[in-house]
Amino acid sequence: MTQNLRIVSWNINSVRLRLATIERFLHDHSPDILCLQETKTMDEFFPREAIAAMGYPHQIFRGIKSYNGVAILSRLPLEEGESRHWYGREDARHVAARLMGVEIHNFYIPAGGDVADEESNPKFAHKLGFIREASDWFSDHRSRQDRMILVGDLNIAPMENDVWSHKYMSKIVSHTPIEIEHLARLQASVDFCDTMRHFVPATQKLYSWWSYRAKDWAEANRGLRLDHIWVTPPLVAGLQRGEIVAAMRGWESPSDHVPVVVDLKI
DNA sequence: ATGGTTGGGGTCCAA
Repeated sequence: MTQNLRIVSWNINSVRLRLATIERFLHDHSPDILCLQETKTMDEFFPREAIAAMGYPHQIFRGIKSYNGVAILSRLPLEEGESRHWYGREDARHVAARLMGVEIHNFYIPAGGDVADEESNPKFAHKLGFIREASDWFSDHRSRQDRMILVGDLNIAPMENDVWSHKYMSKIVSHTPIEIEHLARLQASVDFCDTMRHFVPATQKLYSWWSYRAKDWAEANRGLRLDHIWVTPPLVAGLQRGEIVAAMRGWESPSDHVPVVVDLKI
């Protein structure tokens, strides 16, 4: 028996500030599963009841004060998945869930600071070390035959047309060759398919984030595709549709990231 | 040319 599933990855940049935005998005798109990053609140302050009232009573979340925080919010019952701390830090960057034989991993990979050097920049070392550990974990504990979905703000735009300027961005954290190599290693660990690129040719520009610092985000259009939904090989044949809801960057008081939406049969 | 803005928590850090 197959079931249609609509899953979303969205860096919300404060779940409490953007409850009305979340409600509007859920009303417009009706996902089955909403995965959030940068919820920026401790678990005791997570707006569980407000989100349950929107039709998403099944929730698994991890938060700390001020920074990071991830959540998996669902219409359908979830079981807790296998999660752990990465790079020796309990900083709420990963949460996992299981439903209907599929394991869902929601990641918020460290941004990595400004300098693309592991020696001088501890934040960059954290980013690459986090990805290496996660790659090894999937290689050692999971296989390409497992039914898994990995989503999140991975803070890396891997392909030339995932950035507004490949040449300029190749020196900037988020699109440097070493980060792209690390992300490729994570992707290859269980042969994850990059679902948006399954639907959209590599020749076409595709962004999910635009800086707050631009005077006019749409006019400048200096975007990056930092947010991803990956699936393992057994789920590829069921992929139906993918969308990055770019127009939401123009909503009032937006996150700097927009949702990535994928429909698949599981 | 190294700006610019946003969010959380508290008078700065991270993105």
